Amino acid sequence: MAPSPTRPRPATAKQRAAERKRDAPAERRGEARRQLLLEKTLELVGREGVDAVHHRRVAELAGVPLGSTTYWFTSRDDMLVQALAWFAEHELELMRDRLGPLADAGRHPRRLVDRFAALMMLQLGPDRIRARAQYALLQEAAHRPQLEPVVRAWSAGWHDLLEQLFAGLGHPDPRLDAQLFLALLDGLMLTQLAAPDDDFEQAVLRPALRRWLEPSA
Amino acid sequence: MAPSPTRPRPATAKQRAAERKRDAPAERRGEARRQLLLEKTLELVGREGVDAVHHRRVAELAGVPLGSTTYWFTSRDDMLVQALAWFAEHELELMRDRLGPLADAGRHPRRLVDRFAALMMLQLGPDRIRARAQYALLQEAAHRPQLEPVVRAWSAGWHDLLEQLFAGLGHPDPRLDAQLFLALLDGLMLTQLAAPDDDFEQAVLRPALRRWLEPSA
DNA sequence: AGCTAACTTGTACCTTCGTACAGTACGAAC
DNA sequence: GTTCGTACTGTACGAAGGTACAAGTTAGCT
Repeated sequence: MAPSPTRPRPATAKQRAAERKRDAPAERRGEARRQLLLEKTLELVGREGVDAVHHRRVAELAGVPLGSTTYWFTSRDDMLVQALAWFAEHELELMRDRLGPLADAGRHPRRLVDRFAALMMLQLGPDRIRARAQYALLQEAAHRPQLEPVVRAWSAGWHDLLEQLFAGLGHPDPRLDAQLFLALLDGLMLTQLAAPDDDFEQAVLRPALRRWLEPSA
Repeated sequence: MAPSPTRPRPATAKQRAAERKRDAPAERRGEARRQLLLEKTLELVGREGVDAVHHRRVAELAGVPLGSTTYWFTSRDDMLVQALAWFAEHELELMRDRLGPLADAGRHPRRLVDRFAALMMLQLGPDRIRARAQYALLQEAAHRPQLEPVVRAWSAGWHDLLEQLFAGLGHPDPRLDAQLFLALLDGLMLTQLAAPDDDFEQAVLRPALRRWLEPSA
């Protein structure tokens, strides 16, 4: 039984008091440092895989002493799980922003294809480190019960988002389509991350998106 | 630069000489042991992830002394890469066998759905350890150039298999369909392995398979 | 039989890593 | 100011793991 490792103490009644000094920065005293460490952990996961995540390595990468990582994360497991959970929380929101409003999606199907294509290519290119971290999360969840709820919440978020989209497009079973569409994109991402293909966008991605998002004649 | 770790020495001119003693078993003297270790390594990957793979752990799991694992695998990396490469080589063949002949697939679409459904549920159930190892392979390939060709060969094998199938079903672009269908199955597997869903087979898998494999009215 | 190379094993050293911990600094509350 | 709790840091020790290696065994060859 893991002794429920978390950050030192929640500081029950002080959080509000800290919002005064300057405009916005200070949430809790050490929150900035903690997030820096989480980011570096994720970067490491994406770059070299979960094996590479150690207190010392993360500390070095973040330019802080070892004691700093051991203070915020009581164990290696704790570090990894917190980083992945934190990532899942923020990633969905980020994706939502990048896709932009989907409410009027039915009006411009071509634009919709472009938007999804751009998002995917971003994830395969400049943002591929984060994308890899994302699939590492799924992989880790398969043998870490603590991460299962994280994955469920993340999946549910995507499903809701896409269900709305397909409902707007007039699909008869938008929930199912959302799940299948998401699985398709995941599968494509996964293999492209492992063995990239030069004409992937033109030869595979766009045809696939068109098939799903443009009304079949 | 890694000094190209492989098994001790290829024994350039002796391999043929060994095929005599008995019916088939002896390929090279230690091949049985080596494969046992590879299997145990994969089991560990599937069960606890790549972190868990160490010389000592694998040796213990296989019931052999530490020296045995260090003899066959010069480094931890070597062990992991060899295991995943070996897995990829055999897995495709296994899947081919399990699916059975696909040549006359067009005649019995219902059967086809059943076959794929059975295969998928097997991978999600009794065989999920191996399935996890499979996706760990993809994940690892993303940051281990040595594994990229392995992944490409494995993908190509699947694509050929499925292209043949979709050609037989009369799809206009069987190559593309093969790739998309495979991606869909991969995506579904991945999320189901991380967070299983009770009515997955009836609610998602079979509808998806029907949509792809049965002729739309 | 004698030779050789593949195979096998136990041990031991050294590095890395996890983790505890004692102590310091700092901000906030009183 | 004093006090107190959070944040932070450096060090150190024990455990785990990577790897080398020497010595042993087996099987095939001449």
